[in-house]
Amino acid sequence: MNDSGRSTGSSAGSKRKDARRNQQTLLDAAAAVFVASGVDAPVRDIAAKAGVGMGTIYRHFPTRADLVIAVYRHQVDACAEAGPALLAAGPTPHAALGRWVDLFVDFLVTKHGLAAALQNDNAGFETLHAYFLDRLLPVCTRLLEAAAAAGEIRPGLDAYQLMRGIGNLCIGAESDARYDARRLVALLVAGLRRPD
Amino acid sequence: MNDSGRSTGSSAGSKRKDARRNQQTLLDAAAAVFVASGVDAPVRDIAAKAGVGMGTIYRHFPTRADLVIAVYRHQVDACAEAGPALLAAGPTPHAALGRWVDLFVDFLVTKHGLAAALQNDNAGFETLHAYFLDRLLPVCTRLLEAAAAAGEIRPGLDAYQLMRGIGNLCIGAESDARYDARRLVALLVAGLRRPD
DNA sequence: TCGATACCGGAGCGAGGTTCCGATTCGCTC
DNA sequence: GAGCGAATCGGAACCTCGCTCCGGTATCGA
Repeated sequence: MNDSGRSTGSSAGSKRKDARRNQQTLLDAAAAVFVASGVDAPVRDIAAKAGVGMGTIYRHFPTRADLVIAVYRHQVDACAEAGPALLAAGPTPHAALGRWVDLFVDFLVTKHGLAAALQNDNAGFETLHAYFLDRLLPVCTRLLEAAAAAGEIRPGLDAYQLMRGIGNLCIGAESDARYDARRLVALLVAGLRRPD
Repeated sequence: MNDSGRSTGSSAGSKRKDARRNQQTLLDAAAAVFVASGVDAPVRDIAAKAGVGMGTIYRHFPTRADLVIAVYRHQVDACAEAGPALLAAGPTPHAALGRWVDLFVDFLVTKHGLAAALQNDNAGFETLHAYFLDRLLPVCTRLLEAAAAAGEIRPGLDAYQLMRGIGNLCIGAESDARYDARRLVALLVAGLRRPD
């Protein structure tokens, strides 16, 4: 299924054993450092944690986005796959959309700085943006279309804007106890509902 | 009016003529550079544009936030003062809130990177955050309370969260044609309305 | 005019991202 | 098992940027 493989390092193409081992080591180290210091932790720290040089990290993951994608690929995929399932299971499309959005928000909020990185237009992050879009936009579009077909929501808001808005609302949610991103996203989705 | 002067440089305390002149030059240069390159343009660029050294810029504006505040102070004040006026003029508190939010969004969206800087927890920006909060939170609180008293909105969302959410939604709005922050903010405010 | 004081300007330090290249290790072949 | 070419490793080096520090200088008051 979906081998929409970008240049995200390589999973099977690696010939040499040490290269593959190092790639895994790097993924583990990156995951640990991301949890501890956020997704924009210094590259040096990740390299140090993995016990490799910086050349190694940049060879395996040319941009920081590639590393982030590799670390979170499974979770993003899970979120993407949950969409159709929710749509099939939920009572109404709008309910399914709401539940899917919750999933997405939970994912973003628990990753330090991920939401911020997603909107960051700094060089190297647009690949991350693109990956999320590639993977999740179709899912969101289907949910949105189903809800629109059921007449539950106001028309005219495409999935891109919705996802972008959700991503934005999640920025900084993990470092500010006074701010509840879930609440605001729920309000946004509520606002999407047809007043009728 | 309102000499709630923080450490935002000084407006009248400067004794020496050249100091005052440089301060104004810096404000003009900063405004120009902010428009061209966003509020997080390199300090060196601003100094160069103003034709002064970097020591000068840091003496007048110890942190970047002080500079940003000084540049936008008038507009923030105008926004703050518009709140009560709208509340008095509008047909309903919720309408006034909506119009005030539009004002705020317009302000944020037209300043490159301002919204992002506001949520940035990097050192030096929390003063900016604090200034906006000091100035606008009371206004927003009053609008929200009036709307709540009129029974127009769901209870339980404080002004801080609303403003933060709006600020977040505005991030990156100026550099992405596919994204319409005004629309999403409107949806959020709509979601705030009591379903009844 | 003259001294004290505040101000000016840029060299310099530290942090972080990214590149580059010599040394090393691996996998394959004979 | 030894040799060889190529891929990989590692970190030194370079760049950008924020911020500080201090010698030189202009300004104000007496």
